[in-house]
Parts: sequence; structure tokens; C-alpha cells
Amino acid sequence: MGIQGLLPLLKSIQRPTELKKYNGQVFGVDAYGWLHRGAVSCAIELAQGKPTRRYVDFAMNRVRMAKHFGVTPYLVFDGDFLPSKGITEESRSKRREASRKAGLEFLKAGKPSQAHAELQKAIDVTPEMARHLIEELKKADIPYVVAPYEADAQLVYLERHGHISGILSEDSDLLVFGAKRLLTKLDQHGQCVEINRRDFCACREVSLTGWTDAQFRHMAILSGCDYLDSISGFGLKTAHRMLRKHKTPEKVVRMLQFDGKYRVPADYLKLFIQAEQTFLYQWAFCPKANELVHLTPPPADLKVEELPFIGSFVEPEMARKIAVGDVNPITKQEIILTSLPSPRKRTASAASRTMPPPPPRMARETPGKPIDSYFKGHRRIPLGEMEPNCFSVDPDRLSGMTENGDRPIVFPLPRPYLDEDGPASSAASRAYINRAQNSSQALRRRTEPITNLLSNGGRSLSSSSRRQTTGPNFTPTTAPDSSTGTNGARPPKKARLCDDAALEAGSGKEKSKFFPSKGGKPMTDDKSEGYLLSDDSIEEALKDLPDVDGWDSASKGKKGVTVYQGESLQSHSTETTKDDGESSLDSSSSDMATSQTDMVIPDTPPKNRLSHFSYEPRGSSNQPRRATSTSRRQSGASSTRNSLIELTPASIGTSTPMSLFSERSRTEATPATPQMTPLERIGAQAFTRQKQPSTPTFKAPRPPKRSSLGRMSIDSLPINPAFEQGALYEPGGSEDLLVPDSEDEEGCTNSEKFGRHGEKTKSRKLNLSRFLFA
DNA sequence: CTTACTACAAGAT
DNA sequence: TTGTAGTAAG
Repeated sequence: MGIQGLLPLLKSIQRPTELKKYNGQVFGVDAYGWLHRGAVSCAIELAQGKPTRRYVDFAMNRVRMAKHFGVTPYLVFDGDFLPSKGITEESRSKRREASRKAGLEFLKAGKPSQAHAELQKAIDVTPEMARHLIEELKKADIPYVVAPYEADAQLVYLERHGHISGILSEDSDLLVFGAKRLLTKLDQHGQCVEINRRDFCACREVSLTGWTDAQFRHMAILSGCDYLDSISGFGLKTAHRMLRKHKTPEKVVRMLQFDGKYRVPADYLKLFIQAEQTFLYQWAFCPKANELVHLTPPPADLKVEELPFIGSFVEPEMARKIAVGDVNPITKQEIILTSLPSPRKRTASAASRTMPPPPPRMARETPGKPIDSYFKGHRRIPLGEMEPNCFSVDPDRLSGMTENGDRPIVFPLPRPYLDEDGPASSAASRAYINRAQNSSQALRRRTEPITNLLSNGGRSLSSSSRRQTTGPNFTPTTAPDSSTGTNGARPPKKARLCDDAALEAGSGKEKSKFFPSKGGKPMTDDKSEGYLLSDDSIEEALKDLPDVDGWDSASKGKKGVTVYQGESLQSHSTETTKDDGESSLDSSSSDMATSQTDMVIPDTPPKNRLSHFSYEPRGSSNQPRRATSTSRRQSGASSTRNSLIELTPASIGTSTPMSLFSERSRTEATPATPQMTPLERIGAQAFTRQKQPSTPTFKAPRPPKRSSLGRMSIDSLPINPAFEQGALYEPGGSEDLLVPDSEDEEGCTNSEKFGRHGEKTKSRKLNLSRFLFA
């Protein structure tokens, strides 16, 4: 199953999104996923050999969902097994058979739930099942193709050649194949997570700055993948480290074998190379040429014939038949369609095809939804089949949720490359609803929704017009192109975004965090931030408090910033092998920041010298470094503290004890911000991000009551792609890796921060005052 | 001795 | 998918 731990490793660059943001685009879909999930819903029937088409219905529901959101799914089916996977597949099928038997036993024993659980493991997605789905796809004019071998390679090929603009799949292998944009974790509401190759440089878990696709691939393969068994005890992190140190996998392998810490097979290097070649040169079907091609053209001096493990060539004629689904890709025999239960006259498919394009934005009206979808749920069906209902509910859900507080709303940061996101993206992204909620939700819930709705509504209406799928006469080979063309047609609103951004920027509120949001949801449970969110004991909180003062005073000094710089640098060096480029960059940005720090620092209430009363157990002067040298946890705490500091003054007002914290910021006022040039701003942002976790964003807008919070955050959202881009792509972008303190701030979305900090603030506030006045 | 990473197991959806 | 245990390294 893909690469173990790869997704967690990339957690920080996973951005929550919604399918509707990709309105007008064609997305490759790993059909296996949908088929399999559909099959789960009818695992018993399948195991018993009873005819069922429930899995087809499930998959088609997903298709309709995609179309509903204006996304054209381009389904890609798996083909033959690669020789590399032969053994694996064999053992799998044995296991499946065992599960099937066990499951049927349970069934006989009258334990349906256990039977189902067991039978789920027995599910095998066969070419015949795929064929049944294909029949539906044909009816619905949905593009599809059966890959000669692995769908992964085929998908990446399609993406690479512009047939699709992204890939929808749960398989992390796609990233190793070289997928540029991967959507995962798609749920029935159309919410999903985007992983973009371009964000790799911003990965916090591990520094991928400057890493090439090849290096990334090496890391993944070394840690163990489908084509190469993992070395026990050797995972992604170690692979990453080793690669960083030794650069080439050859050297890494040599080192591994040299110091026998790990049990490495003698021919491991050979196997590694084969695995990589499989990733690189695997066969795919080119819809244009109508024949097999290599995912990546092999170098001239490489004899493909000597790479049996990448699959064998298939004659174009046969390949084409396989691609359209006429021939079983494994047996190469024509697939005889067995009749399935009644297609259940669903005018639905026809209806969905012809129906007017649903408003891309919010499904406030559900005309497009097949009527029978409403009834589906009434059958005793697995939840999966009830999806259609979810679409229509979406709008309601959105408003309901946000207002009720079930779900938190997060504001994902705009991506530098918003280009493809299209117009709706900015608003949509802000409206993103985060499922995983931490305790802070209640605070912002109330306010945000309204704004969201407003912004959404206005925009959505306009864009609803365009939705189109491939022509009726679609054939696998032709469809892709036509649909691709569709993509480009989307109305460009980029300019508008820029304008907005500029305006906002000009407002003087420097809200933009220019780091890619770690999506609220993922973030919330992100381990690395656990210390921020966790309900740390009061003692702990208290323990950290003293530092606040220290920090404060330190920063008070004209060079508060400098302190942080030192810190960042320090962590830098500690971070083992840091690239020179990064280091230099870091320092340069720091310099820049130094001069502009004041601009970034927000206004704060008049200084309140209460700070003198505060307890300062530790020397108040050297705190920043302390954080670095100490454990991660501490640093995290400090960052929280920092943000707290900034937040509180504004919200509480000058009278509160908390205002003592504002002293520092007050000193270095804000006036400059508005006048900054974009360039300056970038620099300042970068700098701020690093040294000063909390951005002015919150402070200014933040009212005493939470009521207007949401709104503020929205307004303050950074939207200028240009700025963001510059900053993000800067190699320094990933510098943050090195600065623990900045982590949460950078990664967080505004709302997230709000929520979190708000919550945290509260507790801390209490502690603090208690502490101060005790 | 402490931290980090893997690997393993159990809960949740 | 998250939490825990074992193990290795600093």
C-alpha cells in the first residue's frame, strides 16, 4: 500500500480543499479506489458470487458527485499486474480467499457483522467489475482508460501530458511516480486534501528543500515500497537522513551494508534500481498515439528489453482494446459482459448528463441530483451509497455547521499558484469547513459563516454556467483532449484576487501568513503541534509563563528580532546537514527583516508597565535561545506564548494585566506596513514568520468579543498570490523547518489560529493573571 | 538518560 | 488512523 508513512510525512503541506474548487477541470481518478469502496458495500454478495451492481452504483455516485462540482472525472483502471508485484498479488489473493472462506463461515454461523468485516478483506476488484463500471461510464460520457499495467503510472502520464490537471487517489505512490497535484481523502461532501508537489519545499516534517523528484523517489523507495521490501527499522526519516548525507542511493546502500546496523539483502542495490526503473519507465497507454509508451522516456542507452519488471510491451491493437475495456488486461481475453441486476432505470444517469450544470459553488439547489438518489438512502444501504444526498445538503450543511458549531471553519492560505484554482478558490478556500475540530471552534463559528456565505454566494452564482463533459461520442482516446480544453476556459479571476490582495495589503494589516496553510483539520491533530493544542497541564503553562516576560523584555530591546534570528540560526546549525543555500538565504532574509521588523509589528495598546510586577523566575533576557536549545515542546510553548502576547493586548484592551505584554510591540510600531512595497512585504513576511510567530493580523482586528472575529480574519486573509508566491517559493520558504517557534504560525490558517489561540489564550490568561497577582 | 523512529496493536469510521 | 512499545542513537 503505497509508501508507509509518506502521507504523515507530508502532513504539513496537505491543504484541505473542496472538489468544487476545481470546477471546470478534469481530474484523473484511480478507479480502483471507488470500485473497491463500492465493493465493500456489497462484500457479502460478491463473496457469494451473487450478481450485484452496488459497486457500480457507488462508483457512479462518486462520478456524479464530481460532475456535480464541475469536475470531470477521468477514470483510470488498473491493468495487468507488474512482474514486480506478481508475488505480492499472489499472496494477496491467497489471503483474500482465506478471508472469503472465513467470512462465509461467519455468515453461516449467523454473525453477519463479523462476516462482513471478514469479507471486506476478501474483496477483489476484477476486470469484469471494472467493465461493468465502464459500461456506465460510456453511457454517461465519462472519460476513462484502462491502463496496461498500473493505474498510478497511467494517471501520472495523463497528468504529465496535460490530459488531466490533477489526480484523485488515496495512493501515496502517485507522488513517487511524480504526480504534481494529488487530491486525497475525498469524502462524500466533496471535501478533500490537496498535496501539491510544489509545496514540498515547505514541508516541515522533513526538509525537502531543493529536493528533486529523483531524490524524493529515492527516499520513498529506500524506505520500502511496492516494488522493494523495506529494510526493517529503516523508514522514511532515516532514508531522508541518509540521502541527505550521502546524496546518492548507491552510497546509502553501500553505507547500510557497510555498517551492518540493518539487515540488507546482498542484491539490495540491484533491487533498488529495478524498483526505481519500475517507477520511471513503466508502460502507460497514450491516448493520443493509441499505443503503449513509457511513463518517462528511458535514456537512449537503456535497453528496455532488459527490464522485464516494468511490464512487457503490448501491441497497439491489443493495447487499444485493453484501454477501452473490451479486453481483460490480464488474460488478454475479450470480456464477456454478464448481465447485472437491473440497472434500475435510472434516468438518473441521463438526467445528470443533461441536466443543467449545478452551480459550481454551493449546491444550494439540487436539481441536478437524480431524484432517486433521495430514495437510495432509504434502502438498507451502507452509508456510502447515500452520498448523493450529501451534495444537496452541502449548502445547508455549510451554513448549519458553521452556525451551529459542529464544524470549525478554517481559512486555508491561498496558494501561490492559485492560478489553477480559479476564481472561486479564494472565497471557497476561506469557507472551507474543517471537520476535525478542536475545542476552539465555538469561538469563531458564529461569525465566520456569514461572511463565508456572502462571499461564496456572490461568486458562486456567476460561475455556475460552465460545466461540461466530454461529448456524447466520447472515446477514451478523444475525450481527454476535449475535456482538457475545458480547463483552460475557466474565467480568469486571478487579477481580481491580486487586486484584493493588494488592497488588503495596503490596509496595513499584515495578515498574510505566507506559509501554506497546514490545513486546519490536519493541523489540528498534527502531532508536531500537539504541544500547542494539547491540554497541557496548568503547571506547564505556568512554567512557561515566566518566559513571556523574558521574551518580552528581550524583544523590547531594539533587537528583539535579532534574538530570534540567533535562535533560528542556531536551530539551523543544529539541524544537522543544512544546505548552504538555505543558510545563506536564511541570514539574508533575516537581515532584511531586521530593518523592517517594525513594519510588521502591529500596533498595540499603550505600554503598561505591569510587566515589572510580573514574575521573572528565569533571567528575563535570554529566553529565545532557551527555547531552541531545549526540547521541542518548550519551543512550541514559547511560540504559543508569543502569539498570545500579541493577541491579548488588542482583545483585552489596555486595562488588562495582559497588556503588559504589549509593551514590546508597542515600542516598535506599525506605521511602516502600509507603505511597504510588495518586495519589502515579502521580506518582512518571511522575516516575521520566522522570528515572530504571531503576526499583526490578529491583533488589530481582534475585538474583545469574538463576535467579529471571524469576519476580521476573513478580511485579513492574504490573497495576493504574487506576494505569496515569492515568499513561498523562495528556498527560504522551508527555512521554517528550522524554526520551531514559527511553526504554528506559519502553518496555521487564520481561523485556526484564532481558534486555537483563543482557546489557549483563555486558559493562559487565567493562569497568567493568577500568577501575576498571586 | 533522553529523544526519535519504527513497528505493532487497537479504536474509530 | 491513532496510540503505545521497543530499540537505537546522541
